[in-house]
Amino acid sequence: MFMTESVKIFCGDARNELKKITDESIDLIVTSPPYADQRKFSYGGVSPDKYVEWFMPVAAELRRVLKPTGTFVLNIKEKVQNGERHVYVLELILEMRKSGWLWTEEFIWHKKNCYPGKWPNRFRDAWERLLQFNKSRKFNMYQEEVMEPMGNWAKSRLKNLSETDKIRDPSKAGSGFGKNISHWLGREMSYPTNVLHLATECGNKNHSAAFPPALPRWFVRLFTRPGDVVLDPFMGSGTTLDVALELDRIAVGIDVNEDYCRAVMEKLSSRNVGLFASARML
Amino acid sequence: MFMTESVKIFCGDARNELKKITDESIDLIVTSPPYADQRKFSYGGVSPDKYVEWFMPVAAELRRVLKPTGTFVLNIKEKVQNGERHVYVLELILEMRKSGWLWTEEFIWHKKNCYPGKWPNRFRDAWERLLQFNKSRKFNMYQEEVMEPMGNWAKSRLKNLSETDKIRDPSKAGSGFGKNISHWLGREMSYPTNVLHLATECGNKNHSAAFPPALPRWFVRLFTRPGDVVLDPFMGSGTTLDVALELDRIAVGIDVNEDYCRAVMEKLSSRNVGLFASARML
DNA sequence: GTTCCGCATGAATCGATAG
DNA sequence: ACTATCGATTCATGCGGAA
Repeated sequence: MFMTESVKIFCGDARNELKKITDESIDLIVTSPPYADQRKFSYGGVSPDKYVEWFMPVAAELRRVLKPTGTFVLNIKEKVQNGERHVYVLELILEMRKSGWLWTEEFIWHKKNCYPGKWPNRFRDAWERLLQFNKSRKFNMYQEEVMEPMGNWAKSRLKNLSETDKIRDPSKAGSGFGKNISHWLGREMSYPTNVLHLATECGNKNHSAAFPPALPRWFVRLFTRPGDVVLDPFMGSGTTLDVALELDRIAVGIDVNEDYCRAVMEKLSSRNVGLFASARML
Repeated sequence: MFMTESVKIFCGDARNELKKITDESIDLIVTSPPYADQRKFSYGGVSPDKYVEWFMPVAAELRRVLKPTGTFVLNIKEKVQNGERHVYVLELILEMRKSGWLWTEEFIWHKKNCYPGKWPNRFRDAWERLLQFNKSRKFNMYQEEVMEPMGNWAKSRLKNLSETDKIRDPSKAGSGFGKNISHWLGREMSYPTNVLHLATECGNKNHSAAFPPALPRWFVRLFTRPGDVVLDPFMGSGTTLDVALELDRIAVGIDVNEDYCRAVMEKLSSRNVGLFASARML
């Protein structure tokens, strides 16, 4: 049996660890960096006012390691400060463009079951930004991989289904964005839009997963082929890496937290693939 | 019978006509200005690169006429140029903050039926921004007015929903927009989120509206009381004014296009309320 | 009266063609 | 090379006519 090195984990600060990665060797970057003033426990917290300054060196390294045909997907949402939405995400987009990134698209992640709560001056926040950046206007995109079952087709077929089937909870349907009943019905599909409907997964209490697996899975399928290389420079609980391996991609992860690194190594080792980890962890 | 003057229409350029409106006399501004390079026929088109420069004088006047407790809701979406999302909307937010506006919130309008099309490098655009700006951190907000029925309600009303909703997103189907909320009193209600699901109304009108009535209706209910004053400085087909009158608010509209002004006057006059129009129209 | 089916209609975007 | 115009692509919705 021939086994390639399918996982690499670097344990350390992304700004340093990224330097160990070869130029133009990554096909897709999907990450959810520590939000400003969030996750203080594991990352030390970055103040909103210095967020751009903190992130730009990372963005520069990410641009270096990304292939010209590659894509960078950044999951982020600005926090509320003094009753206002902070503008560091807007400023970050402008700065990244100035440094050469193309801001190709902004997807919306609609969180179907968002965090509960009530405030006198605002409603619950049920969406996050998924910013797509590229190095070039010609990038790889495999749209057929994320097609969804189509409305009209459902119309003609639904008549023969029972009421319970119609209102069946789509979250039980497994992969995809909660609408994938294409397995048991026809094959008429349509292309998705730039709004992604996806429930957050709240059951996991060990590690606070930044996003549910279906989110990176969608982008891995859309922007890479099997054998391509997927990087998450703030891997956290390793959702992106896990999904990449599941789809036969090569996974590279970075995290400053050693406990996270070890936990991810342990989880991924069960996938029985070649695994490399930085010296600090061993 | 006591009849007040319930509608005012100014026919002319917003930058000039706004000067005729008294300081701090408006409770809510809801508008969808002509997007960059769009609607050239009726508005002459504004180039993306000059959009901020064009809009800022309007924003300044809007800030002057708004009450300290009032709210400004701006519906806008950046266009694609050279394969990138243009950044004029981001720059506009930053500029408005510099001029004193508070950027309180960004709502997402999810357009369930967005424009069709297929391209090698992007999906269909299915959302627009609804930017909430305020003059002060203390503004009027009546959250109970936009509560939605939850849970089994959707189930019992499934037969009235589109087949696409059933198959794709049964849990969120029919979020209650445009429904008579009082009709559902007694059911379990919940507060909405900052994501609004709403289809555009395309075919059925003579003059196509920028947004469906349910959109301004939601904000009028949320941010004003009966008798308050609602302004749309780019009224177009007058959807905002119509909805404001329907809810017993006072409506003020501005549009540079005389045909639109006349059509709105005609439509609103059937509501049998006091009506004022600028001299140019008479 | 219902339900069903066909049809027109969009704040779009890309690539090719023309000046 | 750089801008302006045009055709092709595509799908949820509501309307009207038909069964």
